Amino acid sequence: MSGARKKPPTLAEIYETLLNAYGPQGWWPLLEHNGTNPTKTGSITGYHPGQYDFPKTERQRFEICIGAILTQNTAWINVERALFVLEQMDALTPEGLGALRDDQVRMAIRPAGYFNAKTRKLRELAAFHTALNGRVPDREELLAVWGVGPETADSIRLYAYGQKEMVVDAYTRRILEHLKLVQPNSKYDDLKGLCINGLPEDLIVYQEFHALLVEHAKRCYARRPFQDNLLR
DNA sequence: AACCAGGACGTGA
DNA sequence: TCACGTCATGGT
Repeated sequence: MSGARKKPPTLAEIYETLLNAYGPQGWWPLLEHNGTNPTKTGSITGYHPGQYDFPKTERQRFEICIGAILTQNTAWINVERALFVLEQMDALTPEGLGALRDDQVRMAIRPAGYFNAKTRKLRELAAFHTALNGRVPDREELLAVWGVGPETADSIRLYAYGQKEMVVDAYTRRILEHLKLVQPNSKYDDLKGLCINGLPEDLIVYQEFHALLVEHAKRCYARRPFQDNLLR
């Protein structure tokens, strides 16, 4: 029937549908699984689908933390470029990063935009990471770091430290609003709570759910008017 | 050629 | 609390 509109799917149904459509994503993307200087948009070469034992090293853990900062309001392809340069400069560790001058960091992360602010954010993050001394940070202390907001804190917790922390981002909001599962202007914690309540409390589910929403949004929510033939 | 991209912070009501 | 301006490069 034309014009007929199904009831909005539940979060569990969204997860099932997206997983079935796109398969496991394998986040967080890592340079190790990328290899070359990234030039193409939509590159998913950094993913490691089906493998959930990442990060395998402290270096990878810190790379994820840096990526979480650099990707703030920024396309991932440009973050990859910045990460690639940092790697070439051996700056994907707190020590390596600390050995660079501000102007060197600015140049390295230039493709990721906001290079002045993000240089400071990386400094703050590196200091925090070092002070942690291997301990898993809780959410509150991450939020206390300058430059780390709710999404960045949750991303670091979920993907760098393997904690069951639900991540909400602009894509999550856009999709859930479009499906009328939340009102416009909902707060971060409201969206987060909705996702938590609608999904099994499972690390892999949390990691895949967010990654799947990003993949789906890149395909169907890139430009308005949004046309989501998969979920509605 | 606007518009958008896996936000967060500072400011003034 | 909250709306708004700011930060900046690169793709479409």
